[in-house]
Amino acid sequence: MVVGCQHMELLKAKGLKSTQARRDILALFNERHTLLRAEDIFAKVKKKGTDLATVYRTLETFEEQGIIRKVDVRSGSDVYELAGHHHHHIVCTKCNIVEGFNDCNAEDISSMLLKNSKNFNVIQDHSFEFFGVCKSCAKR
Amino acid sequence: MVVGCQHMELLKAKGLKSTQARRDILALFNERHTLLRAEDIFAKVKKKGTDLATVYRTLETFEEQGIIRKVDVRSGSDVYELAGHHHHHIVCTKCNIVEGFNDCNAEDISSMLLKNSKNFNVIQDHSFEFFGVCKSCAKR
DNA sequence: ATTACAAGTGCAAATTATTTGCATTTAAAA
DNA sequence: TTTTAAATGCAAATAATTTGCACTTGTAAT
Repeated sequence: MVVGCQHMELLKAKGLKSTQARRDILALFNERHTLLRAEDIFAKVKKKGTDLATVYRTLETFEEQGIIRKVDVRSGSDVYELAGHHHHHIVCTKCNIVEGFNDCNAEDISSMLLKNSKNFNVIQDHSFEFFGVCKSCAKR
Repeated sequence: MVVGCQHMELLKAKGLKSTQARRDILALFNERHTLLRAEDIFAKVKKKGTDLATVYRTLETFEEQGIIRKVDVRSGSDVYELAGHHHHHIVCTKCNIVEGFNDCNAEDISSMLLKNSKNFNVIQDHSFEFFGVCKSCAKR
């Protein structure tokens, strides 16, 4: 499966120069559909000479362009995933394994919220994350 | 309204020594029912000689004891609120003003999740935060 | 009350995560 | 090709949090 071209298309569409680092990082998010931290990405791209600062700058740019989004999973460092699809997670509080899901009733709740809120009339986004203990960790 | 004694009771009940810093920090969380960062707390207690490191250690201890909980609101630093009541938030992405709410259908969703999940059979907790633009910020 | 000792604290230094300044390189438009 | 704004590497700076250690203090037992 050749995806390199798709990556270049996306970058061009967003008005971003197609560089090695950006293509690699985009590829990583597409291969592994998991949550990634700057350090995880750096571990994969440093052999090609990409700097950690570039990883951070790329994550910032991608987030601004709506290519990726930050996920609140109570981890020490910022964690990202591909954006564009509605998605939430259950995170194991012992081993941090993550499972995704997308069925949530956020629309119902947010319309109710807006009805009752005295400060807000626009909701852009939400984060809905569950925390639990996964089956393997539960066996100990 | 005298609450000092209540604070001492709670600390004793949790097996924690009743110290100046702990009483002050507990009082802060009880007065202001808002989200607090270590720095916010430090600003209030440093005049009494309490160190920032102690603030961090106290927050950790209180969280372990279930007195406070960490809230995921995409802020640079960790943010806490009193625990013990089910609570979620809408945060303004411009000015960070926060409004609370507690009505969410998390039980429905979590039971559905557990039914479908291959990795999890225990859910302990969840975080459900909305992000939007508040009315004052919307006027600009 | 006094004592004893673990628990708690202040202070400074160490870590970790992230950001920034600047000189150099490079993708892509002309 | 040439041009140039955008992107990068490197090193240093900043921000948030944690830790080691010697000193202090709350509290349980005397």
